[in-house]
Amino acid sequence: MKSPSQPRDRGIPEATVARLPLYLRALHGMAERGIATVSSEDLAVAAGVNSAKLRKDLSHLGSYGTRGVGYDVEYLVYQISRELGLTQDWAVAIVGVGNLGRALANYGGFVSRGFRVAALVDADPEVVGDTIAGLNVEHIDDLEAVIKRRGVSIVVLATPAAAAQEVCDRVVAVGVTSILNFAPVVLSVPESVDVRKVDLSIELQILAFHEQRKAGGPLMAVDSQ
Amino acid sequence: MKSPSQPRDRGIPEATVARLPLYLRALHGMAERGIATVSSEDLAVAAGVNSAKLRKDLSHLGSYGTRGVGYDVEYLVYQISRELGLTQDWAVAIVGVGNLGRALANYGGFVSRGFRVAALVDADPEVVGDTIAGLNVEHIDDLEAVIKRRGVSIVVLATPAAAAQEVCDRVVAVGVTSILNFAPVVLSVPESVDVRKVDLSIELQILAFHEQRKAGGPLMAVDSQ
DNA sequence: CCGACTTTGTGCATCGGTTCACAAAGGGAT
DNA sequence: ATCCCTTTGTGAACCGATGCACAAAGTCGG
Repeated sequence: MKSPSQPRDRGIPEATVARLPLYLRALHGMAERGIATVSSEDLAVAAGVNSAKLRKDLSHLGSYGTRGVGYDVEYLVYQISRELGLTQDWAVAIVGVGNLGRALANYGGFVSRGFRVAALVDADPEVVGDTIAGLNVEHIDDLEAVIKRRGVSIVVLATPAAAAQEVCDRVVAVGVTSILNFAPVVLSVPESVDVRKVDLSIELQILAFHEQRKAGGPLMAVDSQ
Repeated sequence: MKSPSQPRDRGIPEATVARLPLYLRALHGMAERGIATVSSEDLAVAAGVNSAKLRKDLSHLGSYGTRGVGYDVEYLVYQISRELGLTQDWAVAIVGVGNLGRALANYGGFVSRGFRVAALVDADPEVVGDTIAGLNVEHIDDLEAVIKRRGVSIVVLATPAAAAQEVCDRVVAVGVTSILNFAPVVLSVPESVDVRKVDLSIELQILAFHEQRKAGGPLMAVDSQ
């Protein structure tokens, strides 16, 4: 019942998807330095992964390498970009223009790869109307209208924790299915909506755990040898 | 009566460590709402995970639940905090006080759980000497001195990509072994140093991949090549 | 004190992902 | 054209994480 028209396997493992942007960045750097072809070994080192893993990852996209030679940098950049959907233009809205939202609006890494900050939204009347990173901050009451008017398909939540779920519900109601959440809450969304979470304090806590272990805590029975 | 399972298995799976902060946050919320005990089912829902997974995760810390009842919220908060090393005070330095570094310095989530921003460092003479979030911004030339003086054990890198590796090398040289890196580069560090990476543009790219797939559906036409 | 009920802790099957190791494929030299 | 050298692409073993399902352990009402 499935359409066999696709030459490539469309079931790319999640772990692979998460690494493709890494390869892409390394490849961009190489392209800028005028490198035309690269071996899996060199690219793996540049991306900080094992070369067998890299080859298996790329094999999920298709057979784009040349044995005995390696991969054509430009071509691979194109293929990965296309696979990730970066050949199209994504309109992103940032909701919550506090310190973090502001930083995100100004973050160069967004625009650089197919993403465009298309709207800034906040609830604070003090901030609404300000121009940040060349964009006018709009009022949260107009959230739905702004999303539709600007064709926003990805929403970045940088609101306080207490407001995140409500904003989330509203953007989901107008059809947004991709959300990047910086608020420290577990969002509840329909199955069809994709939420990714970035939590700064969780990362620190994980570091603290390992740091504590290294340091050898007071009540700790270290099993080293 | 607590069971004599104090120094429980110290080999806690990485995946479990990554979820403990999530449980901790949910538990804090419950403690604030006056909830005394919680079942694995309820806590799992609050943390957005499967209850069997939660029980297995907690079992790695010890046997802290009571069958037929659940877990004592306060006690579990304490146990997880201790395991993560949050019962001690961690001095964090933020290097790079651009938009992102500023946002991090003001981010409440840091201080709230055992972390203390102990120093801000930047290379820009325009910024050095400013007071941000109650802290004086110090010059990058004094990096090593500041780290030693303030007892910094975790460094947050919020510098431009080009500067990250050099700063990293310097902090590693004075003994820092835990780094949270926001710069879009692969840092090379000795085996003993722990680096965690947060990359905003990578998260967006992963979202774009799934969004593209949703939008296109199984019969999406993709041109040849 | 007992028996019904609740919920934990875990053995086990399973799954996705990683790594190894090598045959197959291609380029370049002669 | 043929041989040698390099590097890809992948089968297969391995490893850690997940989720099911249930016995064990404990509570509570009567």
